[in-house]
Order: sequence, then structure tokens, then C-alpha cells
Amino acid sequence: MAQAPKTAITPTRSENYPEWYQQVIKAADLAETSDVRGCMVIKPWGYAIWENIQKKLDARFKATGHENAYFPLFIPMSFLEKEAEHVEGFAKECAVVTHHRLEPDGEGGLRPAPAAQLEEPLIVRPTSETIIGATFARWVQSYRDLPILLNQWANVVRWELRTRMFLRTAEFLWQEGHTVHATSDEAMEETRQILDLYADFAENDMAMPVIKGEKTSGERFPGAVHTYSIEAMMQDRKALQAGTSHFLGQNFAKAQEIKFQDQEGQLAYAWTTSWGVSTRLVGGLIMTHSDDDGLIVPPRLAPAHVVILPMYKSDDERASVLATCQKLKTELEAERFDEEPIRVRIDDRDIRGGEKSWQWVKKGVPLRVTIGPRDVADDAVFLARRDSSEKGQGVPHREFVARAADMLREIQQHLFDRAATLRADNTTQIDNLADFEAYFTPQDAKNPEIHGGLAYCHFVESATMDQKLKDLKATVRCVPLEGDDEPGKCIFTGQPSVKRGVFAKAY
RNA sequence: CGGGGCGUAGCUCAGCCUGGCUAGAGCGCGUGCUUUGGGAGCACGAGGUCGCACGUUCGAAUCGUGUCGCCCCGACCA
Repeated sequence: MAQAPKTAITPTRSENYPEWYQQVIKAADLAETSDVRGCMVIKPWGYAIWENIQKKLDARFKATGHENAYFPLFIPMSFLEKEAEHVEGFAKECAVVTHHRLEPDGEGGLRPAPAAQLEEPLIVRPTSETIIGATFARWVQSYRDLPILLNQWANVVRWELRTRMFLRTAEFLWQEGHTVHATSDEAMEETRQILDLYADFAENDMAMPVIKGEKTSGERFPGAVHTYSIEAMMQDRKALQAGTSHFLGQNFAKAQEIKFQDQEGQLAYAWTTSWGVSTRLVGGLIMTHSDDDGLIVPPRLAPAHVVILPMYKSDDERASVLATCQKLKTELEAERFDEEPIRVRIDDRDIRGGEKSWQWVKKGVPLRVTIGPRDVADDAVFLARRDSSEKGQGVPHREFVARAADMLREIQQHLFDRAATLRADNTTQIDNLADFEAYFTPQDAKNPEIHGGLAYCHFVESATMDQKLKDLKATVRCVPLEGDDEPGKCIFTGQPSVKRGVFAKAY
């Protein structure tokens, strides 16, 4: 007799967090490694979550006046060369297309045809500032053409050596917004508006609390004047950059000749922004909410809100149980959660009830409902919430239908509160280097336990700081935009400092 | 690009050191029976060019050389 493990996922978070993460993805059937090095296959359940993320964000982009468009996957190499910092930032991780035809290699295989070498290599976009900028240069003549507010949903490639499912893959899916403005203030306003939009999405839809802040010069996007990010805390207390919004100043406008005539007839360079979030958010979602029994999806992003599991033995029972399930599904779909019908699935696959039930636990569906002959007779359902470890309980059928949407709202809130509590419990202010070092040093160096968290510290960027952070494997996440800013002294150099930064180990 | 490791069934691996019958296990998969309200049990069955090439040998998963691929640890990164 096989001993059922206490938790659905082995190892647990505290035993081995990175391995737990991999196992959650596998158990929930979100994605798997592909035949292509560094790239993953996103499976239906994982992609459905991404689609919900897209839907939520897209609505927010449209509501703030943005439109979607699509630009080429390939970028002429010379485009990338135009902005010096940008080149430096991305050149090391670009996939390059050099040929446009294959031919037999004489040994039964294929090779790029030497005669078909491209005059100018194309790179697979690592991001699209350059090609979109070049296009904008043609579109923009007059101040009357501005602003341009575009977004594109696309895949991009950054040739990463070390990859982790969803968090860092060679190819990933994202959205990149690109805007052009007549004035610096307006571009800055756009940059900040998007940062707020991302934070709102993260907290309300993902139930993931975030800190809005500005990146230090060392962490800035290549070519940007200011980079802002939202930073979240994962359950191993490491930080995850969950979205970025860049004020590009006139850097790209100058590199790409995005010029316009203003109202006085003067020729001026435009001001641009860019901003993006990626499938990395799925990784953040996993690591924010999931537990030792697998994935937990916040209701607003869940592919299914309720899964109904019929239980029966005989054909007679089957008929009445399935009819009851179908009725419940219809009733639930008439209810609304988050301004849409409740999403319901019935799983009547012919596998054992226990196994089936666990599969949905591991997939993180917010509410599981089991219906068997006893429930049909009692006009009740057996209900279990994914966000609590409590055992399920019987609930009158009608009461469940009436309360389902409220329960989903409760779960959404509970997940946010739980994540906020974890963050609060692992956030601290540190005012001297010794404490800082202790905070970021694990007890067991060989097999580091979960440690550290967010540390708010005064700092001034310096080589001394960079080296210390490198030694500790810690990073400056951002300088928070919100919160008090009493002056102090840099914990690394003792120099006067006006703002605290957030320090953490990070993904 | 530096250091380490691994390629044997769909997956995880044993066997290799010390060469020898028909190459194994667990999980998964298929069929049947018994089960079924929180991860079922028994029986039977399908499934392999032991990464590839060359060499040593009467004989190679096993030894040697080469080659390809992948994984882990460092430097860089959404």
C-alpha cells in the first residue's frame, strides 16, 4: 500500500524552494522544458493564466488611451547600433539571423546556403525600441502627431545562459508599450501612469503587493534616463522585478531622429517612453501564492473559479449526479464575479475521485465542489477552498450558489493579505553594515535556508557598495517613490544620503 | 567563457569498476477483475539500435579514442 505524502509537492518550500517551484509547475501542468535549449512549452493551464493577465492589462492600456500594433520580429543590426548604451546592454544576448536559405550539406543534413548570406544580419528582437523608434521617426512630423501611445503583445529573445521556467527563458512573451510625447513632463507623466497601472494590476488582479520605485543608475534600462519598477516579495523572501516603466528622455529620439515642429515652428526632438511586463509574472504569481500542495491562483486570474467533481458508482447514480452538477454549473454561470460570469468546469473523467481531486488542488482552482449521491439527496454540495488548509464541508446547494461570488472575493482578498503579511514580517530598516551583512548571510552557507527579506537602507551608489552587494549576493531593488525620506548616512561609505533604498536578494 | 557531472524504456534511474546467457527496477501507459466521498489493489501486457562513430576483443551498455547533446556551479541578465 503506497503511503500518501503529507503534501502534494515534494520537496516543500522550506526544504528546497527552487526545486519546489519546479515541481509546482510540473504538478499544475503549467509548462515544461522544450526541445529547444532555454525555451519552454507553455501548456494550456499556464497559457490560460497568461491570457487572463493579458486581458486584464490590455483593458487597462485601452482605458488609458493606448492602442495595440505589431512590429517585426527581426531588427536590422544597424538599428541596434544607434544608441550606444542600448547596444552595450543587449549585444551580448542577441540571436542573429545571417542566412535566408538552407541547402543539403551533402551528408543527408542541411546547412545555411553560403550564397544566401544576408548583406546585413538581422537580430531577433530582444526589445523593440529601435525598430519602433525608426518607424515613429517617419510618423512624427508635427506636434499635432503627438502623442503616440502604442502597445504590442509579442515574443522576444534574449539569449540567456541560465534559464528558469517563466522567470528567465531565452524566448518569452510580453507586452511592450512605446510612446512619443512633445514634452518631457508629458512623457514623465506617461511613465509614472504606467507604473501606477502595473502596480494596480499586480495588487488587485494578481493579489501580489508591490513596491513602486526608481532603479539606481546601475540597474537602469540601457538607454533610459529613468527606470521605474514594481518589486514584489516571493515566499523565499527574495524580490522579483515584476514590471518596468522607462522614461527614455530624448536619448532614443536623438539616436533615431524622432523630430517634430512645435507650435512655434521650431524643430525639436520628441520624448519617448517604453514599458513592459512579461510571462515572468506567471512565475511571480506562482511564488507569491502557492503552497506545499501546489499552485494557488488568485480568482481574478484563475482559468476556472470552480471545479465540480461528480462522484458515483452505478449508472443510475451517474445520471442523477451529473444532472445535478450540470444544473449547479448553469446556476453558477448566472452569477458574476469580477464583472464576468463565474467560470465553472465539470470534471467527469473516469478516474478515481481522490486522484482527480488532488489534480485540481495542484492546479490551484479556488473552489472545489464534490457532488455525490448523498449530496443529491440532501440538496447540498461538499465544498473546499484552495486558499485554506481546512477540510471541506457540506453546504446547502442554494447557499453555495448565492455565496460563490463572495467567496471568490474573499479568497482574492485573503491571498493579498497573506502576501502583504509575509512581506511586512520580512521587511526591516538597517542602519549599519554589520547588521546588513548578518541579514543577508544564511546560517548554512552550503545549503542556504530561507533568509533575509527587504532591507530599507541609506545608501550612495559607489564601487564599495557594488562590491559588498556582490559578495552578499544582494541587490538594490529600487528607491521607493512612496514613504518618508529622512536624511541619513550611507551604510557602505558613511556619506550623507537623502533617501533609503530597498535592498534584497533577487531573481 | 572557466570548473564539475550525465547520456540505458515515455519519466527517474540501477547495471559499467572486475567484458559473457534473452539488459533490469520503480513510476507512467494498456487490458481485465475488485474498488471508488482526499493520492487504490491484484493479475497480465506493450514499450530499448544502452547518445553517435571508430577501435580493442572470440564476445562491448561495460574497456580505449574521438564526437555530439544535455544538466549543475560561477561571470551577465525581465
